[in-house]
Amino acid sequence: MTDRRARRHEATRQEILDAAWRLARERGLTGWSLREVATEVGMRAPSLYGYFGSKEAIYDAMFAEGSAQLLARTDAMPRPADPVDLLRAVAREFVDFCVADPPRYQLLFLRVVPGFVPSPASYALAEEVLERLRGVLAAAGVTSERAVDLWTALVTGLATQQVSNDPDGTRWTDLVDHAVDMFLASELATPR
Amino acid sequence: MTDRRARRHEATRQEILDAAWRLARERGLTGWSLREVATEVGMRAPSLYGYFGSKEAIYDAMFAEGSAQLLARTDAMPRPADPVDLLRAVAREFVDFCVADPPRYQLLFLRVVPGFVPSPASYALAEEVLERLRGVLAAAGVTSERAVDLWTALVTGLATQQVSNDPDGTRWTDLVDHAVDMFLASELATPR
DNA sequence: GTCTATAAATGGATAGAC
DNA sequence: GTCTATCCATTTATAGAC
Repeated sequence: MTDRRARRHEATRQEILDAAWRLARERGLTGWSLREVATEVGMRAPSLYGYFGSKEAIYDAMFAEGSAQLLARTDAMPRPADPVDLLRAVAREFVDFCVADPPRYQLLFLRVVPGFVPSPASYALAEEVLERLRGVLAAAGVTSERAVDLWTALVTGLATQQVSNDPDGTRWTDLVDHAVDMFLASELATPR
Repeated sequence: MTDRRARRHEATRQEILDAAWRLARERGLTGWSLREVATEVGMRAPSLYGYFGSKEAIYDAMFAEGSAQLLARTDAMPRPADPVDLLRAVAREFVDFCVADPPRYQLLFLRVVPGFVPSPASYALAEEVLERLRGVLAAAGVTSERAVDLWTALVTGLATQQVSNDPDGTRWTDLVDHAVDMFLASELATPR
């Protein structure tokens, strides 16, 4: 039975995570402290330990939440019937997702927090994202592991450049459709 | 006149930079302190201020040094006569450069150190890298700004994936030639 | 040029009262 | 469940002696 106590606990946990995300967006993924998070939610630092066992545990929950958000966003997407159109849409969705929240992107896809390694449970969510991507690519006729790797390099590269070199513009996001065409022309030209 | 004093000063400066790089490689780009750098070179932390005005100044010198290394490496490269072979070689060189030193890659190409912005002088070196790349691409018949942007997305994407997801393997570096072929097939097919 | 001393703050984390 | 108090370490940086 999920009683009020448990629900309240969960709500506070979420408040803490939200505060951590907010600070990460303001000052960088690694630019915040437990003290600041606590202040943000109207607590003192030690109280956070009733909800998370360590700062790493907060990063881990953020990692899981970010992966879940990507999964949810992909699921909620309008899905064109044509597999190639779908692939194009998935690429746009992914890059937009990254650009919308740079620290989230850094946490999920760059290894940038010293010492942080996602827990198996959190990593499983990231694996699930990749699994679905494999399905979408396969539907469009792209099945080789090398092609999947090339795809991830391509879309993360567009996201990286956009976030790092033109955070407020669209210089690289504007290239997504063109990049997908390039990719498909190459990968579908030489099946087998 | 460059006397002994000035040369000695420069040598110590370099020792400090080397120590900072070493620590960055061991514990992550942001995972080291001035105290540790000082210990590494046999000093106490305050003495570093005779060589660098702040920790940011050390990051800035590292940024400049990293850019200079990439420039030097590109210059020292064997240069195939065929422009397309040259482009292929440049791509391999770039990805190898990134993979050889992940923190250096993160410092130069990802905005990952909270608050750090390279000085104009250091950034000019990074611009010079891009300028030379433009020349190499132009020689191969790739001139549009969009194509240059797509190129940087492609090679940084390969580097990002290699460094973040297979740091000790060659899963993405093995794709460099294939990626260049894909890029050229697309960009040279539709000139003008 | 390097040191000690110290500022002034901040870090993550724990013990134990309420 | 949240607090105060505190640990113990560490942070970047400056002042001033040697």
